[in-house]
Amino acid sequence: MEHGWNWEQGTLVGELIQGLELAKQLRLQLDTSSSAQSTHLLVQKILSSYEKALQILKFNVGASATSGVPESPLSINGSPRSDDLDKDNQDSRDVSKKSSLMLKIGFCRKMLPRWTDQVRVTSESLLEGTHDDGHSWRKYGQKDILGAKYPRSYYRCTYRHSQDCWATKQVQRSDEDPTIFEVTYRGAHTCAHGNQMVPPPASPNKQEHKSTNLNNNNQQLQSLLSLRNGLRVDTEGLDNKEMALAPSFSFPSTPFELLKSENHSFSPSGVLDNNNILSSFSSPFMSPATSELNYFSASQSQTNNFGVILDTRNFESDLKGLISANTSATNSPIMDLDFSLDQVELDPNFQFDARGFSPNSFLRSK
DNA sequence: CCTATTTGACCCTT
DNA sequence: AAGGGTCAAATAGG
Repeated sequence: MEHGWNWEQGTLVGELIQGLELAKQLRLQLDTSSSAQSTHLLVQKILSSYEKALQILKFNVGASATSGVPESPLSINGSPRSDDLDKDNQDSRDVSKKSSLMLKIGFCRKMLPRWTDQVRVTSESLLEGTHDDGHSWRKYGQKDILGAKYPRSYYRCTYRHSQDCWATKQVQRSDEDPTIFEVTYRGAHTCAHGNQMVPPPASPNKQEHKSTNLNNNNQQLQSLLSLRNGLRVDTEGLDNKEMALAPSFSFPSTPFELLKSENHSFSPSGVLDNNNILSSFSSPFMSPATSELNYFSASQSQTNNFGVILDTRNFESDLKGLISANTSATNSPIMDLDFSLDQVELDPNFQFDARGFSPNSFLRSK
């Protein structure tokens, strides 16, 4: 199972694209002789973008493991679904085991890219009822959030176990504007959805028709063009947290939310694929199922810089988490951690061998 | 019967 | 300790 892209490559591409876009803005500003201050700001952003990209490149140079066949940390290993098998072995939960298990999973989750979309539900989409992002999600929780009017819903990829796909998302209805849903994606899909890599599960279910295979370079390019032309996306909070709440882009969503009013079970778009960032862009844009949608309708009035929706705010801290978890970084598919950190904590109990790593293996050991 | 959702409990992080 | 995220038993729906 090979994937053309992994996380850092995606981030790299994002940074480069962002730099490109910012440079264009700068050119525009120079043409229109804007204020020196805003020009300076743009230059700053461009520099930062390219610095990040270079950093990522630097990590990769040392990472021999990633140069060949980049593999997601959540690699698809074709393991059969197994969550049900283990239940019988463990009626009473071994708490300490579970704790360490969750700790480990937590580390893994920290590595996952995170980004936030804002989804506006329009009356049109209410009628159409067509919105989905080409991925099927399964709700696994709902929580009342302090200070928020509406509960937050938690979804994971339907194929978590069958395809080792660890993408999750959270959906939070906006307090101010109930037609807006903040969707925070975490981790990218490694499942066949949106990619054609993996054949459907043995017993194809009703979701299988959702996406067609759009995964080729041409379409990836087109996706990027679409992005360039129509998309407004925040590079989320390089500095301030408020930016996370700034509208990045909006597009119609499914009506289910409003109809059900309480439970968020729709599937907005904007999925970023861990292993193939471009294909993931193509998915929301080009899925026939969602073709009616003019995504990124730029209905928000903010002037946002184009960028990739990875949450760079968490980049550093996540990296640190990763480092403390990973004592043998050389083989990490995520990143080669050959730079110095202030502190590197070692977890003696956690040998993280990314090569053979599969989240399911943790589950199986429950 | 199988799969998805609901929901209270549990655990982790802050 | 509080709040947030996830689990998993119970339940619903096809």
